[in-house]
Amino acid sequence: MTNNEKLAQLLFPDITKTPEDYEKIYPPRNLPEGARVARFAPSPTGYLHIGGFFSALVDILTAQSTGGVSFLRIEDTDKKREIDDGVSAIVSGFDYFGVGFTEGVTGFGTEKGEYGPYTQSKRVELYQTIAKSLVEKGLAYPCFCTADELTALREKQESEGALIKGYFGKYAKCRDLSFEEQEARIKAGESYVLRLRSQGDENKRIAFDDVIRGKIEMPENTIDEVLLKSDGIPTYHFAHACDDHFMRTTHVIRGEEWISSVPKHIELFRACGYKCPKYAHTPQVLKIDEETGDKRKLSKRKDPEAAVSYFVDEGFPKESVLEYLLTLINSNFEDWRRANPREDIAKFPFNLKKMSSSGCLFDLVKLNDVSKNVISVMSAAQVYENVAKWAEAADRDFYEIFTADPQYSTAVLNIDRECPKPRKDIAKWNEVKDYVSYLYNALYTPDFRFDEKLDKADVKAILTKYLEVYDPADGKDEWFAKIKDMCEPLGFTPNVKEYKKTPEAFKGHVGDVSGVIRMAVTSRSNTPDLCAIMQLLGKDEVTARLNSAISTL
RNA sequence: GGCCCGGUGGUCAAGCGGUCAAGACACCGCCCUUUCACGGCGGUAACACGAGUUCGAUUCUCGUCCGGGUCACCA
Repeated sequence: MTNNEKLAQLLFPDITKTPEDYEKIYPPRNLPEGARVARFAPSPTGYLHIGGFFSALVDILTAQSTGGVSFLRIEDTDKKREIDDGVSAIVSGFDYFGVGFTEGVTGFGTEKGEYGPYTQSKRVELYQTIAKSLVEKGLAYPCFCTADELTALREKQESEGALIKGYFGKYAKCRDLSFEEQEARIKAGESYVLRLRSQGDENKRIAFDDVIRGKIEMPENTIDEVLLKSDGIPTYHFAHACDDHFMRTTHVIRGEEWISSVPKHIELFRACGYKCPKYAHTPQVLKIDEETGDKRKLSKRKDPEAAVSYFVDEGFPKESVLEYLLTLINSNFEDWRRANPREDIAKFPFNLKKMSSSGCLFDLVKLNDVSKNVISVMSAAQVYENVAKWAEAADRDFYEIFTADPQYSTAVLNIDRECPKPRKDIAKWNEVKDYVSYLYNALYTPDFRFDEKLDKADVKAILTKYLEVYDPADGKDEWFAKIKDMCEPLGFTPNVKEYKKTPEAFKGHVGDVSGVIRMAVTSRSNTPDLCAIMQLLGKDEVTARLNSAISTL
C-alpha cells in the first residue's frame, strides 16, 4: 500500500464505493445525435434573480431546441448563506412563468429524473468517493492551515506585490507534508480541508472554446483549490466537476463571472479523468444606476426589479417577460416574432451563437411595449382571467368589485379589443384598476374638469341638449350622428377640418362637444370608445351622471 | 495591481474588408381621427480613441481609454 493509498484510507475510512461504481449508476445518456444537456444550478440563498432566470431560459431553450435535457440542480453547499425557503422561491418562480426543466428538483424535497439526487447536499458520498480516488492518485492532500494563517498569507502576498495570489507552489506549506505528519495531525483531530495538488504551470496557457464568445486563452491554473471544506462538503468547483460529469451535462451555461475560473475547472475535470463539457458564458443583465449614471449589475439588494417576483407583483403577464427576455437572448427573436405573431415561443429556432456577448441593460420601457402588444392580442376572457388572478393576490378590494359581475367586467375589457386594431393601453395588470375605474360605481368619484376654453354656459347647453336626444338603444353610428346634429345649433361645427380652417367662426368642433359628454360621463378627457362605454354604463347611470355634471355648472 | 470579458444612436441590436451603417423601443413632426390609443408616413441620433495591414476598414492586428468580472473553507 502506498502512502497515498494509506492517506486516502485514513481520510475516508467509510467510503467503500469507487468512481467506477458511480459510472455504472450514472451511465452516459442515451440521446439522439446533437442533443444537448444543460443545467441551471442556483444556490438557495435568496429569491430568484432575473439574471438567473435569464440564464435558466437559455438552458431550457438549448435543451428544447436540440431534443435534449435541461435540469435544475440545487447547489446547497454553503449552509451559512442558505435561506429557509430558498428552493421554493426558485421553483415557484419557474412555475409562475410556466417554464420547466425536463428533470431535476421540482419542489422542496421532490425531484424527477434518473441522475439524482439533484441536491448537492445529498450527494456527499459521491464527492468523497471521487476525492478519495484523487488522494490515492496523489492529486489531492489535506491542508491544516487555519483561517488566520491563510489571511496572513494573503497579506504577505499583497505586500510583496505578488502577481498570483493564493495557495500554491511554495506558499502551499501543507502540500508536501510527510505521511507521518499528516497521519499524526489527523489522528490528533486537527481540522483540515482537502486541496487539489495542482499540476498546472503558470508559464503555460490553456485555451478553450466558449460557445458564445469563441476562443478564450488564459494561464493555466496553479492554485491548490479547496475541494472539500473542513466539514467534508465540496466547494462549487469540485461539485461542478463531479456533478456535471455524472449528470452527463454537455453544455455548462452560466454567467460570465465564471469565465476566470474555467482553467481551474478544466484542471479538475482532467484530474478526475473526465471529458470537459462545453462552456457558454452568458452576458450579465445590467441597469443604469440612478445615482452615478453608470451601468452596473442588477443588484438583489438595491433593485426591486432584479427579483422575478417583482414582475409577478406588478402584474406583468408571464408571456411578456418571456418575450422580452427572448429579445435580449437572441437578436433575431423580434424578426421571428413579427413573422410568426401567434406562434408558441417553443417553436422559436433558438441558437446559442446568436447571443450577444456584451452585457445588456434591462429596459423596463421596452418591456412595457412588448407587454402591451402581448396583452392587446389576448381575448377579453383571457384578460379577465389574468386580471382576476392577479387582483386576488395583490388587490383584494378591487378583486371583489371586478369579479362581482364577470360578464360585465369581460365586456368592459372587450372595448376595442378582439378586433383588427386592438387598443394597446395595458402593459400590466396593476394598471387595469385605474383604466376601468369609471366603469364601476364603487371606484368612481366624479371630478368634472371641462375644457377651460369652453364657456360654462356652452358646456351646460351641450349637456342639457344631449340629455334630450340621448337614447341608450343607439348604435355607434346613430350615437355619433346625434352628437354631430347638436353641433350647429349650439355654435359648434361637426366638421373638424372646417374648424381648423376658420377656428374663429366657431365655439369649437364636434370633438369638443363629445369631449364635454365624455367628461360628464367618465370624468376623463380621454377614454376608449365613448359609445361603448355608455352602453355598458346603461341608461340610468348615464342620465344620472349627466344630471350630476349639469348641477355643478 | 495580475488575469480575463466587453465597447455600433438614449436603450436592445443587425453587420463578418467595399452598405447612403438595417430594424425595434424611446423621442419629435405629419397624416388618419369625436378624445386617447391603434395604424400609416417622415425625422433627430451611432461604429470610444490612435496607429498599423490593405486599393479600401465598423469589420483584421497592436496600443490607449472606458465599463465589467475575477483573484474565499461564496456560489
